[in-house]
Amino acid sequence: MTTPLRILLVDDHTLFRSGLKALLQRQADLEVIGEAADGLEGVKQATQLQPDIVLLDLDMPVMNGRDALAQMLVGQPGLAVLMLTVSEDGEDLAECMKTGARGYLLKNINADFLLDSIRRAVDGDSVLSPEMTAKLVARLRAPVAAPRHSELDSLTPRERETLSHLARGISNKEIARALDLAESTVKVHVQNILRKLGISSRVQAAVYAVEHGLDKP
Amino acid sequence: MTTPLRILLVDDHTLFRSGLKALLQRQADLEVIGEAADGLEGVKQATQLQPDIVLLDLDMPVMNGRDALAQMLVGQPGLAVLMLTVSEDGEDLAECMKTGARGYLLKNINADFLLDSIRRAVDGDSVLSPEMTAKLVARLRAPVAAPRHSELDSLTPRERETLSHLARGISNKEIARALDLAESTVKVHVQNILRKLGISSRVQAAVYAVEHGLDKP
DNA sequence: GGGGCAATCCGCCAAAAGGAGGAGGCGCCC
DNA sequence: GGGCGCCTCCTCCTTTTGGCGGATTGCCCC
Repeated sequence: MTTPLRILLVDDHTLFRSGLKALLQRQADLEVIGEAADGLEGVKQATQLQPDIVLLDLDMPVMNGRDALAQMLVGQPGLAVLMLTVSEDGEDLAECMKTGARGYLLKNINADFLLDSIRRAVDGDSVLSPEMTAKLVARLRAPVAAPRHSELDSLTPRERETLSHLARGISNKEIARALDLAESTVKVHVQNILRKLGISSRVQAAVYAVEHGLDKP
Repeated sequence: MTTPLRILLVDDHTLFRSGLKALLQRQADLEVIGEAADGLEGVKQATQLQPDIVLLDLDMPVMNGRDALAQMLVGQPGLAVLMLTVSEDGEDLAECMKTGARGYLLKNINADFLLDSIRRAVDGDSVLSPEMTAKLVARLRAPVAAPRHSELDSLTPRERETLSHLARGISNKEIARALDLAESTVKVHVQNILRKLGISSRVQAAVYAVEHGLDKP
């Protein structure tokens, strides 16, 4: 038999780590070689111990799991990292998987599923909690379905409308015609948009609009 | 106990259907209520029989599985459809899931996984063959796999470079500084870009650049 | 009933962009 | 060698933006 899989646990709940460790140690082919209680410590341990796989919580003090994940991967690009979290947020999921997590598991999974996932992840497979698959598919359907709260919120309805037209590349005069306004009013709106978005040209405003899906509303 | 789940099988391989049917009928909570050997027949059966779930092959004569899936869903938007195919193509996967398939399973899965998937799919979960999860994640990472041949090709290298800077929202003068050119030269490039792309303002050029991934090359 | 905010307009000004023309140099290909 | 495309730069001109200032109206909320 080959050497056991060397596992690093990163989670700020001591009891959870203890239980998990006991569970994993019962498997002949698994070995917990280290533990960390926050993201920063986790990154350090990952570098020193060179584990085969990391089980990583999201919500932690000092450094959260997302940042820790990114840090670990710059140091060890091929490292298998399984997110193990309570967050069912599709945003968290997408971020972690984009960053390069090998999997995203909810803490409500049963032991067999976890053990299976660990082995599969080390083999290179991507694994997801069943509940999260649908969320990933949803992202596929609307890749830029960014309902994030942004500076966009600070724009008034009229400003958003103006920006939307601006993004089509038309002049203030034409926007004025489209919105049935004086050109001077449009210029005021554009000024406010630039100020609120912290930018300095209508071109940047247009790019912003496109990137936030405001170009074809 | 509740009534069994009513299943429709759609696959052009008779033997495969027979075997699958035998397998499913062994389960007390499952019942195969219909079979079809091509997509068109499958859509017809789905309409008539109103099954709880459809197992649908991709590669079929007369009408392929993708089109059949779309057809079924216009008629019965909430219908659970599990793709059951040999295609490991990420494109097929993405298309089907975007269209609204409840899952995408490879035919190499074992019986337990299939049975479990059927029950989960009917419950509203999305299910994927383990191998396909990674492909879905890959799509998340690069939503626009840039298969473009476009007017972009008609731009000269210098024009593309200019456009790339333009898309950052900076002035001609600044572009000139960045490219170590006279502002007048930049203006010529911009003119050529507008003409070649068939547009009339730098804002439209910037939007075009962003939409074609030329903003951060 | 006053304060805040969105929305609408004005004017003025400097800077930037758009549009037209011409012109020289360079490399490539027939 | 001549033609062609690309890159470079120029002038002259009009239009558009960006960036001030200020003003009025209407609405909501406390």
